Amino acid sequence: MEKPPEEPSHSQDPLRDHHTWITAQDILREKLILEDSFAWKLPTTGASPSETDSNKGEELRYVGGVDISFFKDDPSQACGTLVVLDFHTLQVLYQDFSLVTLQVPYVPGFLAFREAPVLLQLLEKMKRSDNPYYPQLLMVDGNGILHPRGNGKGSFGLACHIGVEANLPTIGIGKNLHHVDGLTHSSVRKILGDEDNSSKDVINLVGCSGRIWGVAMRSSQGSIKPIFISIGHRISLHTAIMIVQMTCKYRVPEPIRQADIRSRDYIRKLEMNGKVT
DNA sequence: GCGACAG
DNA sequence: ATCTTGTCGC
Repeated sequence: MEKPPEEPSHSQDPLRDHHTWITAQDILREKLILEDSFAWKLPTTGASPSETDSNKGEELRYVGGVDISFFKDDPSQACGTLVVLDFHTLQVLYQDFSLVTLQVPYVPGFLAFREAPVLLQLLEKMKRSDNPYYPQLLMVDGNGILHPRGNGKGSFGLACHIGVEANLPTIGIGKNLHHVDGLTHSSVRKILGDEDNSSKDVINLVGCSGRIWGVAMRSSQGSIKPIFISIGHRISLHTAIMIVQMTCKYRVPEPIRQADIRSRDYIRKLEMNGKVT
């Protein structure tokens, strides 16, 4: 019997892909939760020597971070990376890598269809093996609801996508601004420089429509350039901000930074052995 | 209509 | 994302 060639998750027709992707985002978005929805709690911040702290739910301890790096010569060859850090010590407890050939191109607004599969696979592998370090929260290199879609309708970035599919609380961390709802580099620079905000390190990203898409954060003292934080899934913006602040040794929060560094190293080592380019 | 546009 | 050296400073 003759089988037609396996249907790739992408067609040869960019227009067809685009439509498929929009539909997929619309369906997934119905499951999106925009508020705190998790069993753990943040460590008690107060100096209260209360002894009733330990009798309720567990605290946040395992924070994951994901990122993808590419081979310099072939942009379709990539390494997906998942790390898990101890929330208190910020030490890496777990790391895993997966080399893949990406068949889907990068299209602004549809990053998830290129990067999410590898990252979800890494999470799935960890969960299947009942790894005790399976993250209670995941930070994603990319945006959450800070994401363009028509006239304020949608908003479903990579962090939302992964959060819903993995059913995990996620936070989106952008190192560059994705233009949305009138927010541009210049407009944000203007807001940041505003006299009222010049002393603050967390600024709401309010679009033309009045909607708050996330925040721009000057996460470390030595950096003028902010990071852009938006909620992914099952977390509130307020909680997301606190967690990011608590995990920032440098501009980029440690879970993302470690995933980024180790992902690059992994590829670098491969390029050293393999070929003499 | 043209340009802008996470990684 | 990636191509890239030195350099100014704690």
